[in-house]
Amino acid sequence: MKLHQCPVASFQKLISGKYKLRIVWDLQEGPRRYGELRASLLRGTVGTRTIAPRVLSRELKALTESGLIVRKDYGTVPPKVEYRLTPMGRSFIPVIAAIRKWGDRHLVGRSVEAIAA
Amino acid sequence: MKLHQCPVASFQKLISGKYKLRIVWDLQEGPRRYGELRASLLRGTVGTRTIAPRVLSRELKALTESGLIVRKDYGTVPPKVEYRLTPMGRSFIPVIAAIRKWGDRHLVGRSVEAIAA
DNA sequence: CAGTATCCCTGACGATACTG
DNA sequence: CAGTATCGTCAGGGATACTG
Repeated sequence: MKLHQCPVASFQKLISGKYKLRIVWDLQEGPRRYGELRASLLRGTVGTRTIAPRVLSRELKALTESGLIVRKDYGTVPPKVEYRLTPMGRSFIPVIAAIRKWGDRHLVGRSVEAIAA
Repeated sequence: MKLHQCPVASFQKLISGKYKLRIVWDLQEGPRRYGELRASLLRGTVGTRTIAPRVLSRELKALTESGLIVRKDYGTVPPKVEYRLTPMGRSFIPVIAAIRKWGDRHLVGRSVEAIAA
């Protein structure tokens, strides 16, 4: 399947999903294990108290297939798996930084109603 | 309803939907009418040949309520309605520009399979 | 520990018909 | 022209149980 010519549409497909942007952002600090990512994603998330493992697993797989992250399986028992950014993933960090900076200025602390008003 | 502390999550809510980012981007050139936006969105979209008016209408309403655009109804017959960016919407343009720039470098022209490989 | 399997439900989106 | 009304489909996501 060909991607759209429009880079924005491609971008949207790439990061579609609830956690993908935050996963990439979290990984900039270094490799993280599956459980560490889940815990990190839970902190700072208001609505949900648990992340369905099915969902996180799917998003990690998609990010891997997109080439933004790599999965390293240590093949041990009990299992240990680490995820880390690829160079392409690292190149994406400034984009997320721009998003965060804008969001901090214009979104955070405001309620939806306040924005609408 | 309070927004998440996380600016990324807020951002995702704000631009969730197929056309919102492209609408804002298109409006940087100046005010656009409903039909002009629809036509512009169709060009450069691969899969779809028509945009359900219900969908476009909903996204425009959401963008308006978010404070990124304003709706100006001329109150004439036949109806004429223009959408334009608010200052907040204009401040968002550089973010989209960053997304586009990154997408041009890393996404455009590649197939999904090529990225996966 | 790092997932997979199963079920369900909501909401995004498409298509079409219609209206002020 | 700029939408609204109605209908249907499907993927995203939550919850829970289970496994190598």
